[in-house]
Amino acid sequence: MSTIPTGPLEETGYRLTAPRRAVLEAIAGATRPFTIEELSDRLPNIGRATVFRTIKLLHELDIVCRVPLEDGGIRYERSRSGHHHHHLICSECGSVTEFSDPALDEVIEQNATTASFELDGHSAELYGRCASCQAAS
Amino acid sequence: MSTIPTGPLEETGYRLTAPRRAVLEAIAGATRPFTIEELSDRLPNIGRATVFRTIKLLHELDIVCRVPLEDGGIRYERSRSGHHHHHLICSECGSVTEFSDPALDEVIEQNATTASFELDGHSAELYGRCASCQAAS
DNA sequence: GTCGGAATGCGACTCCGTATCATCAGATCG
DNA sequence: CGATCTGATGATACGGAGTCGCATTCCGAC
Repeated sequence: MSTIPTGPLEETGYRLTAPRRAVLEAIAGATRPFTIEELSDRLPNIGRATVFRTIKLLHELDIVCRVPLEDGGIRYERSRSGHHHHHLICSECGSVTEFSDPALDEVIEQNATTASFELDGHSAELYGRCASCQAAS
Repeated sequence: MSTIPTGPLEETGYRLTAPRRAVLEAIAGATRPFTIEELSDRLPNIGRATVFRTIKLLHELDIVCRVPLEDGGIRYERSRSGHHHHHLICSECGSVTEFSDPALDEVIEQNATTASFELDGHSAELYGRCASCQAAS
C-alpha cells in the first residue's frame, strides 16, 4: 500500500487533521476508482460532509481526479501522474486506466485555434472494454 | 425557427404525442443549450417528468446531445450534425459550438488500440473562451 | 368508432451534494 | 507545557436533479 504525500496540504496552509489522514489512507488503499459513498462507508467514524469536503479539497490539489462515467455517474481516483491525463473506462468491470498523449492534446489545441477559441482546459474519456474483460469472454 | 424531423419517433414505434411535439418545438426554438429546468419552465402545461422522459428518449435517438459542463452541470442541445461530435464550451457566455475532427477521432482510436482497449464510445469537451467573448474584453 | 397499450401527469421519493452552526482540535506562540 | 486563535468537524437540515408508481388519458391500428 503506497503512501500519499501530505506535503501539498501543509504547504498550502491546510491543516493535517486526523480525518484527512484517514481519507488519504483510504484512498491510498483503494484498488479501483471509488464513489464518495463507498469511501464514506469505509470510514464510519468520519462524517459524510467531511468526506465530501476532503475529496473536494484533494481534487483541487490534484491529489485525486474525477472520473466521469458514461451514465453520468462520478467516481474518484488517486491521481497517479499528478498532471493532466485522460481515462480509459471499462464499462464491464469498471476499471479505469490513465493515459496521456501529447498528440491528443495537440489535436485538441489545433481545433481550438481553428475556432479562435481560447482553450482553458479539456476532458476526454474513452469508454469500452478493457483487455482483460475481452480475454474473459 | 427550424423544424425537427419527427420521423425517428414514428419509425421506431414511438408515439407522436402532443407533449412530445411541444418539446420538439421548444428545442427547435432554443438558441442556446438548455437545462431541463429551463425547458420545463417554457412548457408549463407539460409535466416535469414528461420533459425528463422525452429528453431521455430524444437523447437515445440522437436528436439532442448532452453537454457536460466543467462544473459537472449538464445542458442539452439539439444535435445539428446528427452524428458524433465534440464541443467547444465557453465558460464566460455559456455558448456551445459543435465540431468534429477525424484526426481527433483517429488519435483517440490509436490510444485505445495501443492499450488493447475495445473502444465503444468517447467524449471530448473543450473549455475556454469563445471568440466573441475574447473580442468583448 | 372501438380498443389495447403506450404515454402522461401528479406527487412522493431517492440520491447526491451543500449550508448551517455549535463544538472540537491543529498549529503557533509565549 | 498550556493558552489561544482559527480552521476543521459532525449532525442535521436543506436543496436540486432525476426517478417511480399509478390512475387517467389519448394515440393509432384495425
